[in-house]
Amino acid sequence: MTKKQENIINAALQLFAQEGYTATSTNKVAKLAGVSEGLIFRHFTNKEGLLKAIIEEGERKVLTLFETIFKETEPKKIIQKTITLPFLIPNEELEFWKLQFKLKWELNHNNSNKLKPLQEKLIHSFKTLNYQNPELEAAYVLTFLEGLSTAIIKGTLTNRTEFQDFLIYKYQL
Amino acid sequence: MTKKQENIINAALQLFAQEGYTATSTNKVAKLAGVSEGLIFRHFTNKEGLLKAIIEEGERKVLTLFETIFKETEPKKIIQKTITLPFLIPNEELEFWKLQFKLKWELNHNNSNKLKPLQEKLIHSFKTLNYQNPELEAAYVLTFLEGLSTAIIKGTLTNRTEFQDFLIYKYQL
Amino acid sequence: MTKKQENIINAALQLFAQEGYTATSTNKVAKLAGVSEGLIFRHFTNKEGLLKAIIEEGERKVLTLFETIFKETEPKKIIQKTITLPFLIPNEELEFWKLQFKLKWELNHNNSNKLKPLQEKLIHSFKTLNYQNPELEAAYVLTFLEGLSTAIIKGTLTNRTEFQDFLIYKYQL
Amino acid sequence: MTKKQENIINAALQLFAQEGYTATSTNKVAKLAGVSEGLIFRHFTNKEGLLKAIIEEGERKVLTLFETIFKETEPKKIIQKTITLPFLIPNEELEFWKLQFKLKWELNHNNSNKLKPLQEKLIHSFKTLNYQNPELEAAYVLTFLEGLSTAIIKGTLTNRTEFQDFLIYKYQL
DNA sequence: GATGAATGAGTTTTCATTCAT
DNA sequence: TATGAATGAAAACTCATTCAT
Repeated sequence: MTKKQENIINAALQLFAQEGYTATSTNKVAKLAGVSEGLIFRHFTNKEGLLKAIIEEGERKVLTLFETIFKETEPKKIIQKTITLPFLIPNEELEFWKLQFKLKWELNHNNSNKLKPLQEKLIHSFKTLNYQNPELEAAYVLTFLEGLSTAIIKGTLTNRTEFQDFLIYKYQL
Repeated sequence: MTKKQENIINAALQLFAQEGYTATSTNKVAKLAGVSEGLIFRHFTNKEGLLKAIIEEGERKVLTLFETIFKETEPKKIIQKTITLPFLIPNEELEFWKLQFKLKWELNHNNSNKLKPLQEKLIHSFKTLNYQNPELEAAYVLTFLEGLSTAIIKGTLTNRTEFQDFLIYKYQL
Repeated sequence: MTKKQENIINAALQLFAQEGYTATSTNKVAKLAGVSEGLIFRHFTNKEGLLKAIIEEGERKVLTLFETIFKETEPKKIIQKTITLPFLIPNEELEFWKLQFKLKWELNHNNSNKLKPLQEKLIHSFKTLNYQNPELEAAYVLTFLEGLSTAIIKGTLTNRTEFQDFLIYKYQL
Repeated sequence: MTKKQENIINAALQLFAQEGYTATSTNKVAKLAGVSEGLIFRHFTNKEGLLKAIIEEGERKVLTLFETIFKETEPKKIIQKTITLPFLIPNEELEFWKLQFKLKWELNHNNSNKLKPLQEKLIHSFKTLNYQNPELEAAYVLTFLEGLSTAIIKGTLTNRTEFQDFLIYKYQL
C-alpha cells in the first residue's frame, strides 16, 4: 500500500461518509487525495472497488471493537460491555462508522452476519443467567445497540456521559 | 393531484426507497411512472422538489402514526404504545418509511424535531410515574425505538410477533 | 427519424468509414453532426447502437443492389451481372460500402450469410449451364467478387471502364 | 532482440490481429506478453512504433512468400503459382496475415507498392503468352488473388483442397 | 397538461505515455 | 534491462433540466 493509495482511501472514506457513496464523484476523491483521477482506477479498478477496499479495511476495525466482548467470559459483563460498546468508538473513527451505517442503507447489502457471533454470545449469556427468553433478550439488546450506535454516530445524543452512566446502572442486572 | 402526478410520486417513492435519492435518475422515475421526463419538472420544478413533495406527503403519515400516542393520557400506555409503534406500520407503508430512514443518512437533514413532541410526552409520562431520571428514561425509549424501527423497516426481525409480545410483557411497568 | 438523428447517422457513417469505428470518438461524430454528444446516446443507447443502426440502415442498400440479380432468370446474365456488380455502386454510396468492408475486418462478425442467396443463385445457374463443378464455379465467382469489390471501394482500380469491358467480354460464356 | 521483446511482438501481433490496432490497449499487450507496460515504450517508443516493428518484421515474410514466384521464369508457372499463393500460407502465419489485411483497412496506408513487382511479373508473363490484354489479365489475376487471400485468411473457404485443385485445373492455360 | 427532442455539464472509466527506482 | 506507480487527456456515457410543440 503506497502513500497515495492510503490518501485515496482516506479521502474516499471521508467523502463517502460525509456525502454518501453515490453523491461523491471520483473526481472529488482524487482532488482531496491529491492524486490524478486515473490512479483511483489503477489501484481499485472501479469506484465500487474503492468502496470495497474501504469496507474490507474496516472489517478489521469491527473485529477490534468486538474483541473486548469476545474475550469476556462473565455473562453480566458481556451484556454490559455490549450495551456500552458504541461509547468506545474513538472520535477519529466516528467518520468510518458513519460511512458504515450510511452504506447499510445506501447499498442493499445487509451485513447482519457481522453481528451473528455477538448475538450467539449474548444468547449464551442470558441462558447462563437463567433468563426465560434468552433469544428475545439478546434480540432486545441488539436492537437497542442499533439505536444507540445510530445516536452516537449521528451525534444526536446530547448528554453522552450521563446516558452512559444511566445505562451501566440500568444494566447492572 | 392528477393521476400522472400520483404515478410520479409513487414511482419516485419506490425508487428512492430502493436505490436512494441520488442514485435514482429522473429518467428512471419517468419510465416507471409511465410519463415523460419533462412532466416531472412541470409538476415538481426540480428533482429536489419531487423529493420534498414525497416527504411532505409523508409527514401526514407520521402524524397519523403518532396520533394514537398523543391522544393517550395514561403514562404507562403512552410508553407501551411508543415502544410498539413500529409494529403498527402497515405493509404498504414500509417502503415510505424505508425512504424516510434512508434520507436521514443520505441527506444531512436532522429530523430530531419530528420526535420532539414524542420526547416531551415521554418525559412527562416518566415524571408522572415518579421515575428518577425522566429525561434519560425517555432518551432510552427513543433510542430503542430507533433500533426497533430500523429492524422492522429492514425486515431484519425474524420473530416479529414473539418479539412484540415480549416487549409488551417487558414494558408492563 | 428526426433531422438530427439523420445527421448523426450520416456523420457517423462518414467518420466510421474514414477512420474506422474504434478510432472514431462519439465526440467527433457529435461535432460533425452538429448535435450534442448526449443526443447520440439518447437515440442509439450506445456507440455500438449507433453502429448497428448504420448497419441495419445499410442492409437495405445491399438488398437493393442484389435485386437486379435476383430478378434475373437467365443463367449467363446472372453470372455476368454478379461479376460486374461492384461497378453499379453509385459514388455517393462508396463511403457506406467502405464502412461495410472495414467492419468485416474490424468487428469479428462474419456476414457471410448475406451472400448466401447469391451463392445459391450462382450454383443453380452453373448447374443449368451444365458445368462440371457448379459449387466450385460459384465459389470462384464469389471469391473474385470479393477482390473486385475491394479494389473498387478502395479506388485501387486505375482503369475502371476498360476492366469492366474486359470482364464482360471474358464472361460472355 | 531479447525474449521479452519477442513476447511483446507476439502478444501485439495476436491482439492487433484479433481486435484491431486501435482497439488494443498497450495494457492488454503488456499483460499478454507478461511484461510491464513501460517496457513496451522503452523498446518501441510508441504504440505506433510497436506496430511498425511488427509490420517490418513481417515484410520479410511477404518477400519469402513471393520469392518462389520471382524465381520462376516460365510464364504459365508464374501465373499458376500466383493464383495458388494464399494456399501456401502456413497456419502459424495466418494471424500475421490477418493483421496485415486488417491494417489495410484500419490505417489508410496503401500497400499497392508491395504488389507492384508481382504485377510487373504477371504482365510480362501474359505478354510472353501473347495475350491480347496483358495488363488487364494481370489486374484480373491480382483482383482474384485479393479475394482468395481474404477468404483463406478469414477461413471462409469451406472446401480448401478441392478449390485449390479446381484452380490449378482452371489455370492450366 | 403532456410529450419527447435536445442540451451541457458532469461522471466514470480508459489509455498512451512518463519517470523514479 | 525492467518495473510499476503515476499522470493528463480523452473516451464513453449519464443526468438534471429546458423548450418547442
